[in-house]
Formats: sequence, structure tokens, C-alpha cells
Amino acid sequence: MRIGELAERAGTTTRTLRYYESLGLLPARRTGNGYRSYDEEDLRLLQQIRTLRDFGFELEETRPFVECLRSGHPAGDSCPASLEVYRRKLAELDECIARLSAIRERVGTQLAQAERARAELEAAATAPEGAPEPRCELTPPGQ
Amino acid sequence: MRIGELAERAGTTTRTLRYYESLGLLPARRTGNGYRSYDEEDLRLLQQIRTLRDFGFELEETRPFVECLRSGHPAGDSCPASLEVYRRKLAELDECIARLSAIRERVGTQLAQAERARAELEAAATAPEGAPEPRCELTPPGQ
DNA sequence: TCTGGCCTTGACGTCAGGGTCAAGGTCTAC
DNA sequence: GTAGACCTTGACCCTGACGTCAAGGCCAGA
Repeated sequence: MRIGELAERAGTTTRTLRYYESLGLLPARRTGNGYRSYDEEDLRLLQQIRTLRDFGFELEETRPFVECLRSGHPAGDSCPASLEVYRRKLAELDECIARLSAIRERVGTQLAQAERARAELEAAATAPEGAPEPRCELTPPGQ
Repeated sequence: MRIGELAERAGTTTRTLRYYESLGLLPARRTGNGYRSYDEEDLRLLQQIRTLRDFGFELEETRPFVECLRSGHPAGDSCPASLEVYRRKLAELDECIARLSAIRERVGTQLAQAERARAELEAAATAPEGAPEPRCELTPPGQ
């Protein structure tokens, strides 16, 4: 099959396939007229790449899986190098989740605190004997 | 103070400060010879930006905080626009954490499964009556 | 006066993962 | 024989937040 058909069947674009080829990730054979030629096996490799990418793997990280499949293994993650990538990714994910959770806590705390401060400010503003309102912008010049 | 000193005191670079100025985020006054001139207030604004950035806020998202400070408020998050950014960021963080957690589960499952498969394969390989080993690569031609 | 350090603007590079266009070759159907 | 769909390479564009380099201005100390 040619590049357009493969792209369509895999739900991607021809540009992407040429890009993968330029990285040596998914080389293509050529027909007599120079057109790229792919088979069902290439579709499997490509699906492996796209699946991993959807999980947030970088393209370079998908390489061991693709080479594992290409060397005849039934699954891309049958090889030690792929398992190593899985483990690295798990550690990365754990660290990232922990970092984001810590930030989430801090931002949540900041928001709650700032909301309390604002509520106090507004309460003071509605009270007739409160502090002078902060008329920052758009105060009519006549007043 | 000049750009080099501000950069050093804020723990960033002169390039970064020029970049912020090009965005209109942290404009600088100029001295007679054209050098940028900053004061302690600018340092506060810059610190606000850097703190938010460390939390993963994009530069544009820090703008309400900076403008809030610049308009005389005691804290960058005293203004409604800043609170709105906080809330948006919280939602973003929650979604991101949820997404990463789901992926983490799937990758963890995949890893465990692949490890089991490999263990079985190796057990079969050591057992003399096992299934034929997958001699994928480097099988000597004589054998 | 010279040297070294700071400053200026402008322009290009980086990283990933492609999008988009141009100019042209190929193939199929009518 | 020609229109239209497909293919080719090459080249430039995009995002974000800067890094890096070039070529030159300004200023303080020896």
C-alpha cells in the first residue's frame, strides 16, 4: 500500500509518516517510480508507535518497541529494552504526578487564602464605616 | 539597578528580562545612555512572575498577577482576574493529574503483563522440553 | 589610552511533532 | 489526451521560553 492509504488506515497523515521515516523509525520500501510502499506489518509498527505516543512516550522512546516487533517478537514489549522503557516511564510518571500534586496543593492553598482576603475586603467595603474602597480604575473625574 | 543586577538578584538571565520586556510583561525605564533601569518594585514583579512560572503557569497567565501588583495591590492575587487564573489552573492541574494517573495505571499493567510473559518464556527456554526458543537474531548459520 | 566588563539590538537556533505550500512527476479513468 | 487524484522532495511555519552569537556602544580602573 502507498503512503496515503497507510496514513488513513492508521489515522494519521502522510507528513507524519515521512517524518517517522526521516527519523529512521519507520523506513519504507520503494516501488519502481519512487513511491513509498508499505505492508500490513508496517501498519502494526505504526499502530505501536501511535499507541505509545498517546501514552505520552516520546518518539525515541518508541524505538525499542518498534525494533522488538520488527525482529519478529509477537509484541513490542517482549524485549528487555522495551521493559526498561516501561520502567523509566513509570518512574517519570510517578515523579510528575507527585510534583503536580504538590503544586496543586500549594495553588489550592493560595486560592483559598486569597479568597478569604478578598471576602474580608469586600465585607469592609460594604460596611459604611469601613476602610476607603480601593477605587482603582474608572473613577469619574467629577467625583 | 541595571539589567545584569536584576537578573542576578532574581536568579534569572538578562535574556529572560529582555524577553519579558518584549512581551510587555516587565517594561523597563531607560537611563540617558539607553541602559534599562529597574527598581525594587520591578524585582517584586519579577519574583511574582518567576514564582508562578515555577508552578507551571505560562507567562501570559502571570500577567494578571503582575498587573494587580502594579496597580498598587499588596499581593498579586488580590484581584479577581488572578483568582480566575488560580481556578483555571487548579482545574487544569486536576485534569492533568487524572490523565497521568490513568496512563500510569495502564503502563503499570502493561509492564506487569509483559514481565510475566517474559518470565514464562524464559522458564520455557530453560526447560529442555519447552517450546522452540525464538532464535530471532544472531543465530549462527551453521546451526 | 587601553582593557575588561557591562550594555544594546537583531537575528538565528533549540526541541517535538508535525502543518502547509510549491513545483513537479505518475497513474488511472473517461 | 487530458483532468484529477495521488505521489515526490524541499522548504518554510508554528508553539514557548528562552540560549547563543554578532557587532558594536558605554564606562570604570590601571
